[in-house]
Amino acid sequence: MPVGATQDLLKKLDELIYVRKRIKTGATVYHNGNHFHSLYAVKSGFIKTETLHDDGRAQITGFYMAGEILGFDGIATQAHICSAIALEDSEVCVIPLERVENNDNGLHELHHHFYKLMSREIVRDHTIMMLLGSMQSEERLAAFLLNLSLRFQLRGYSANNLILRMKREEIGSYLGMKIETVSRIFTKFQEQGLLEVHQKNILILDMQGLEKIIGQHAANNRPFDKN
Amino acid sequence: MPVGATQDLLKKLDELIYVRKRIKTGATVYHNGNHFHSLYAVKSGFIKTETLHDDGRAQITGFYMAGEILGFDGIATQAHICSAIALEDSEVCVIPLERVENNDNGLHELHHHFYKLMSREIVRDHTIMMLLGSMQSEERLAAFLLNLSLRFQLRGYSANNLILRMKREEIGSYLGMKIETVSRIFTKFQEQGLLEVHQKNILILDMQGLEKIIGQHAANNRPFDKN
DNA sequence: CGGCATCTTGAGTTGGGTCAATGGTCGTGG
DNA sequence: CCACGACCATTGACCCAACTCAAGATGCCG
Repeated sequence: MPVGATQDLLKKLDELIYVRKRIKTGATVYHNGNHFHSLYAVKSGFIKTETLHDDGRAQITGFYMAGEILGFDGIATQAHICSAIALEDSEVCVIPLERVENNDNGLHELHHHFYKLMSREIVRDHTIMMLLGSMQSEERLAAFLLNLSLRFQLRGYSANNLILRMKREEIGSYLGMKIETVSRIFTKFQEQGLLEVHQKNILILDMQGLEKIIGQHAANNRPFDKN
Repeated sequence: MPVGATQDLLKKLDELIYVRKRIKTGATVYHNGNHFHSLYAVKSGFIKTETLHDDGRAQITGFYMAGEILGFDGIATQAHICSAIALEDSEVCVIPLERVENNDNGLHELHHHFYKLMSREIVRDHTIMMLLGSMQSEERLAAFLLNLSLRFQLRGYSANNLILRMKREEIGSYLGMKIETVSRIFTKFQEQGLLEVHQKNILILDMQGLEKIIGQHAANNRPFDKN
């Protein structure tokens, strides 16, 4: 895409932004069941989304940080099917979907951009499905830490020194395991010299070591590898 | 939405369809890594999508039947990150995304429609994440059967008499469990009088019973239920 | 300093995985 | 039409990763 087009796109995106909103720790951006009207771009802070099942069970479906967009779940039924809750004081930009849809001045790039964003969300979800469906706990936590590391790095923070915004219980919910298991694996990784753990402060000592954790169980688990 | 608009939308959708394509059992609609250009609407048949992890592990991320659209994963990077494979002889309509994006004649409903479709896919993925992350095997299989039943019913087939198009191994991959576990649970459900199982032919005898299976484990598993 | 939430650790249990054998079903070719 | 082989599904016995329950430890905030 030529630079000019990108500039236009960014300008157009800016115009779409209705208003900024501050969200205090623990407050919701939107709530399960709320009528849908807007998407939200995280400006700063850290936000989790969690779906509630009828029977009271909850599952965290994502953690969002600066530059990421949440709320796509609401478009289908015009109501949000999950709640978005700030894990620290955050700021979001409100993007009314109507403005995106009714954008009319020949800038097809805008639609392309949003299709791309939604596609990225779908790809991300598929990654989590693979994680939950075919990896063991240690692999899941390793993958989770590496993913966080990458995202922090992309935002100019240290790739090695992570400050987790969520508690163990929330990591567990996201990764499909119990809080005790999360805790034990942190301890194990620390004993193996992969990490140094101080509460929510994680120092990655051996990035390759973490990467090797993922896939270590793969040999036993290849459903369709018949070649 | 007024009827007129819906008619226009349908007409416009028809125009978008580039060509129909027959896919034989076992053949791919698109393959992991293929360059992305189009979405595919299932016209008839049954199609699975599966992602491959670097280490050789595979995870089935969805089963698609008539009226459902696949391929959204490819938009983000212009390359498909999963493979779509027909489980029986199928027919798909090819929908080049460019035609959707460049649709220019004031029909904002078309974009809205595609946003909605993608949102639905995201919601569906979140449901699977909840399933994989916080349900036990019996609950997962029950939820899976009920979901299939509903989808068959919506297409005019029997809600009670399901003909599974996928094999046990594929159900297992989708639901994050081993083939032996799938088999054992089918047997158990049958012993409980919930189902009658003959190979790929499943007769649901007790729909409410199946629904009760889901959530039976919930009491022990409410991470954020503090009220 | 006390009270509360969160995290860690231990001991015991279990759901589902692993391994291995058997049983069905279907398509093919004699 | 039957026999064979390939593939798929079921079942049993055993095992282990992760869960449950319970007790402490740690840190945080008023």
